[in-house]
Amino acid sequence: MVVQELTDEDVNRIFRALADATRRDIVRRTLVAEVSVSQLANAYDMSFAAVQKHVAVLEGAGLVKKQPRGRERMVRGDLECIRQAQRFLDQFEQIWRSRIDRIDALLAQDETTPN
Amino acid sequence: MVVQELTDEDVNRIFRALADATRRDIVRRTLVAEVSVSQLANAYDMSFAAVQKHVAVLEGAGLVKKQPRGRERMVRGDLECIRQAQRFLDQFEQIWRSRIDRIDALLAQDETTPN
DNA sequence: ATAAAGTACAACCAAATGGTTGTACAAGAG
DNA sequence: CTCTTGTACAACCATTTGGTTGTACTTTAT
Repeated sequence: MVVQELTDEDVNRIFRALADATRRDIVRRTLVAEVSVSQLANAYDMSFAAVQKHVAVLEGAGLVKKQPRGRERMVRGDLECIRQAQRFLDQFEQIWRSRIDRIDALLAQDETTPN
Repeated sequence: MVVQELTDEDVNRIFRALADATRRDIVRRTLVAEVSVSQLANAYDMSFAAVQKHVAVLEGAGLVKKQPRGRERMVRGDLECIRQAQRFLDQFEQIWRSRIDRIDALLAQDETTPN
């Protein structure tokens, strides 16, 4: 398993890619099953090229993989990338928790050293 | 506790806000302790107004709350908003899992109805 | 062989983003 | 009261984003 450390730019790309409803929907669809770009294009009220660009953004972020099959490109969602995003958000939780721990430590200190 | 359902636009704003390294750093700092906007501004190599805008983006997404204290505005990170983002990403995990379940069901069916 | 389907890619455009400077004003310090 | 600090906000600018149309190329279908 590749547990590659994410650079700031990697994280930027992942969150930016997720900051669009169409792209999030593409991720959902392609997590359920492999879908070709043209199938995706049929699902939305925009040009093929626009959908193609959305897929490119997702692929650039690693949220989706594209694989040729005959003349079409099959797109599948990459759950591992989503999990990386989750782990990233977990860091915030940890940071917050460490603050609470420090506050607790202060309170404990107050109790052991009253006045 | 307000378990308000997030609209697409809400989710857009949250992820968009997280798609910038400076803003993520602001969230980290303000999760650790309340920090004034000018204190934040001193931490980065950009103008006060730029940092002010970043804080505004974070506030608009709900990732941060701003509260007046005298002449300064104290900023604190909102962990609950981050948890909402995490829960949102969890949906993808669930969707993916449901696909696996369906595949398992098909395999089970094949076993019970051979040929 | 020709037509149609699926894709890639470039050029273009409007709107949003991320930065700047400048001005104005409220709150605290001297 | 005056000066400084902290903030708000507008105007401006370059770049990015999210869409479009158009052209070209490969693969499949007829």
